[in-house]
Amino acid sequence: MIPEGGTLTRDEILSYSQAVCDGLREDEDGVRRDVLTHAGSRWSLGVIHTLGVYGRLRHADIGRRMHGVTQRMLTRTLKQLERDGLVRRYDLVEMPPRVEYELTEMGTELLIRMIPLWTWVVEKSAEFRLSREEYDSRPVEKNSWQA
Amino acid sequence: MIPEGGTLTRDEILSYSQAVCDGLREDEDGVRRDVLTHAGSRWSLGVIHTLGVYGRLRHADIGRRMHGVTQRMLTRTLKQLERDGLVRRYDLVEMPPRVEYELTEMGTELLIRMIPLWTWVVEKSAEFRLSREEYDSRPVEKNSWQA
DNA sequence: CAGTATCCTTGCGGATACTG
DNA sequence: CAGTATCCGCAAGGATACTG
Repeated sequence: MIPEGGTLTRDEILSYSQAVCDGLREDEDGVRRDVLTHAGSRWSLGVIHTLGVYGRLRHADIGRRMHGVTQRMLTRTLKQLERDGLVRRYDLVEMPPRVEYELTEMGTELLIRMIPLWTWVVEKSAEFRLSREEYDSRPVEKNSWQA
Repeated sequence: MIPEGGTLTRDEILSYSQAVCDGLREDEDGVRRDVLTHAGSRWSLGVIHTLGVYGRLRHADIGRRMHGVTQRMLTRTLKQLERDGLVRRYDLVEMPPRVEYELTEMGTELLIRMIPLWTWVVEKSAEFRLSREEYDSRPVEKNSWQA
């Protein structure tokens, strides 16, 4: 239903975008932002990506593949993703505990839709590339960036 | 170069996703998350969308089209987007001040790539739709959701 | 009109220690 | 192993008042 990225003229985008907007109610806007907020949270992308690549994994295995996550944040992230319907949790009731996670169909679909955006961001920011100093010298709050 | 959502088999996704991952350095992962974080911030989507639909707009006009933004947050958001290279700022030096904003080419491209994801989220969450109570009854932090 | 300056609350994310 | 409990710093976001 939606034409492919890059093949739209500006006018088509605008009218299409307008149509989408008109069709949205307020809480849908909230939903949209919610999901993107969650997707943008510190570890979600990594988890989704890892599960996408490796399939069903145990808690610790996910952690092992993601540099720098703490247990708490991993658990938190997984629970959030489960809440959002993107990840499914399997508790094989064993001792010592064994819990596995995998993407739901919805999670996989999200990953698919994410990849183009995602790749584009990396490509693009390589082009754009303000140096870190240059970037930081334009603080969002203070007025110095106009000087 | 990247096939659009829905046309990939699971295996293709996995291998592609893997390839993307392998090609990424650590700071690129940071960049990706940065952009998504910014895009996921409270007002960014609305601004990008509004500018996409209406074209060049004045500060106050953007605000008028977005329910609930405060001046501060709008300014902050615009400045952040400008920093990220998504929005261009025109200061016609007048009294009283007149400043206009529009999407850069990069901003427009982002919008294009956003729309499919975005539409999908809304469709999908309409299907999924845990009631708000049900959703909230599964707090991310506490253990109650297992009961 | 388009901002800036302050103050405040909330929640994210990290660190560390503990448990069934 | 897969969590939970607790404490802590920081930045996001909101409210309000002020300015060239």
